[in-house]
Amino acid sequence: MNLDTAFSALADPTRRAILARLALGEATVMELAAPFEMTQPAVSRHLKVLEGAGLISRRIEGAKRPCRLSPAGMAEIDQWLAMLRKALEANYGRLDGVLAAMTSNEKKGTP
Amino acid sequence: MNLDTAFSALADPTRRAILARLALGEATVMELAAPFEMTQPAVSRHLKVLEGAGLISRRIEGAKRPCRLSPAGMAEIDQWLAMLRKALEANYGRLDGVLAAMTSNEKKGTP
DNA sequence: CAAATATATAACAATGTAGTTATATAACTG
DNA sequence: CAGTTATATAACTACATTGTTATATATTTG
Repeated sequence: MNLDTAFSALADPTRRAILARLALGEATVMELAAPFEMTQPAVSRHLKVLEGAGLISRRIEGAKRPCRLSPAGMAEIDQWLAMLRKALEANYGRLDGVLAAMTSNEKKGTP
Repeated sequence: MNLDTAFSALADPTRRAILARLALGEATVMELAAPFEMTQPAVSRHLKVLEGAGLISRRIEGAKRPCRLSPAGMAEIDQWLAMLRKALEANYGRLDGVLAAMTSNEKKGTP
């Protein structure tokens, strides 16, 4: 539903690192925070952003909130990127033709 | 080379719209700016961001700078996302397995 | 129950981003 | 050459983001 949120969630290296960690399996907030030189509240907020983007989900387990990857955000992203990917593939399918045209079409100098 | 740049380039709706337009084919700055209620300098800067992210490239054609999609940025993004996708598929591969087991258990009756 | 643990939230400072207007530069046009 | 067109850049404003510290809340534990 919200590509802005999803892509901007991925734009932060800390959040990508968190996702990479979660790719190995579920982890609690403290476990996720450990590798970073960053306070726990900062990590908590990154998790909130990731959750808002549908990239992770959390469950409640006593005082802990284990996080795991969630497919929703990725689905959205993949869907949008598919369109671009298709366009690029189409362009590069035509690349042979384009290059041939450019070569035979040479113009006079760039300034 | 820079995932931060690539993902945050995609995080803006104007930039995604520009990419969607470019998926239909090359366009000049003015052509790209036309559909938006936004000044030309603003669009110029969005294009700079997209170029910096390796998502578009520009050539010089007289006073015009036609833009087109470039595969570099996408490649980077795809590569990173592949890792997440794989993790998600692994998780959901397991889920499918569980569901399949449940379904076939209804038929075969077991655990 | 009191202390410790796990996490969330609020308030704030520093920095980044996206838009604006004004202006510069290069190329086309009459 | 003078004017218009196409694009870029600079200076500035408004708002968002990321991190910090301090503090709140719920849960586990001795």
